[in-house]
Amino acid sequence: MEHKEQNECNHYKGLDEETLFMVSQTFKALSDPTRIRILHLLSTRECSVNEITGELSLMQSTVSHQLRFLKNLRLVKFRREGTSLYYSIDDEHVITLLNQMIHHVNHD
Amino acid sequence: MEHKEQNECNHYKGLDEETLFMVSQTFKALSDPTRIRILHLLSTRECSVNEITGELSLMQSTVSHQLRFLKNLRLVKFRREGTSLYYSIDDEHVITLLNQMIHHVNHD
DNA sequence: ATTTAATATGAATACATACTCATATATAAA
DNA sequence: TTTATATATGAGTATGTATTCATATTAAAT
Repeated sequence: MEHKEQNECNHYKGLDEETLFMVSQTFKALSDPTRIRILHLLSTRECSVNEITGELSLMQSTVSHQLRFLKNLRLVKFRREGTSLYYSIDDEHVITLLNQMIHHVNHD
Repeated sequence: MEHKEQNECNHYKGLDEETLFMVSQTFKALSDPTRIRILHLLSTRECSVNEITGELSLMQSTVSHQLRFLKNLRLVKFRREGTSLYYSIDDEHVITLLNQMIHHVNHD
């Protein structure tokens, strides 16, 4: 009970390749100020591309490129309404992680 | 109670510059496979640079460079023991976020 | 004082990425 | 069908970053 020789062979089991890739990709999505601003805005309400562009003072092209990035990772989704595309959050869990990080850097 | 005209002027209040910077920087630390592997290893036990290098099959120089990155963000700390430097986690909250993300990408 | 072992650092390089511009696509209205 | 509006996309560019190599620093041991 008090000695651990029986469990000596105790080498570290790393993360598998696929997990490592998805984790790093998803954190990468959260590592850019522009994408953070877009996600944070969408976490308050659904927005069209134009609304995001206006609210955050970004180029329309920049917003479209970043939304494609976020859509590929299934972090956001969209619906069409006339000629406008309304984007919204598609992964609430990741938004929770973002909010936890925002809270973390502001306190402690 | 049922109409909201009184609170019409409802524009979105974005994140301040400093928060945005720290959040993006911290997520950036978590967005690289090598740094994730190092942090994940350190979350299981304190390690010297040599141990990290051996366990993860990385170049010593690579490990040192990444540890400096993580140390600047105060994600890890170290203590000296002879000529070895033992690194360990200095921000358990960020490790919690990392573990949540690992769990997230493996399930849902 | 030399030597050895552990770690850190600077420079060079190869690669990734964010933005902008110009243009294409798509839907709706006239 | 033409026009207008909204969004997407490809190319170009500038900047950032991860790794490696060579070398410097540091502490311990002889």
